[in-house]
Amino acid sequence: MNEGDFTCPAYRAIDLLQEKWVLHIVRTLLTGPKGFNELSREVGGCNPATLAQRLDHLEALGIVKKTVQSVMPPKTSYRLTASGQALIEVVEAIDRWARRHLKDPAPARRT
Amino acid sequence: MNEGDFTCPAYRAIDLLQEKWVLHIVRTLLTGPKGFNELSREVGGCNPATLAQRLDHLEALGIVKKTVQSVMPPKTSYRLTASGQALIEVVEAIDRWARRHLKDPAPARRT
DNA sequence: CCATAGTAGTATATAATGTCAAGTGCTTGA
DNA sequence: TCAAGCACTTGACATTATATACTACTATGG
Repeated sequence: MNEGDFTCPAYRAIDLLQEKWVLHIVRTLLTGPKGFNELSREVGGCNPATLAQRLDHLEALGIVKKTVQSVMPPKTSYRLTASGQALIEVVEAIDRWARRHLKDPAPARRT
Repeated sequence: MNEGDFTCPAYRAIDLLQEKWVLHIVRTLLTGPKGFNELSREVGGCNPATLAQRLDHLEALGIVKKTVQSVMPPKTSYRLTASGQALIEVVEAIDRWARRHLKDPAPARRT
């Protein structure tokens, strides 16, 4: 299947970060802890099934921490762990690159 | 469908970079120009159909430049443009993060 | 001369993945 | 009482990626 170099940390990191929505989720959580629907709205466009799966994955990797505040009127909180917070450097690098090189390859018309 | 903030450069950059194989391709091309099969081997695991599609996309975005050196004994060369080279900062940020936070959650040893 | 391997891809069928729409159980507010 | 919010789950459907084989051509070796 994939014969990529999994002994290389960067290779594995890329594999992780290129999963759909992961970077959007991390970027959104960098602004603070959020509940499920709140996160869903701010990420924009990710459906609950995918979001739940991604959050599970990120939690398993120790990037996100899930806290259940109350069970009955459901209240959950997703926050970044220290590892997750450290991704701010990646997000900022992307942001800097975007500002400089991604002028506006705009999709033909603006809404 | 996606209600993400496309007026935000970072949002668009993330959308772009999270496409499967894109970061792997860029990272590989940072080590110098490569031919199609050569790139395919070094990226590891990406099949030709996907690779061709990604390269088309990256070329359309001005991140990669394709040069056909000879037609008959086919020889092509893919290289990063200035914009593409600038992504080294993103790749290095990922690399730094990976070294610090992605110890070795590698489950599968090898085949 | 013919098989093998290398170049850059394309074709097609199938597997994996993501999305849509709706639904669950429960509470609060009107 | 009824709509709306919370945090998800489920199942059908669509999109996307994959494996595998193949095109067309050259160059090398037996």
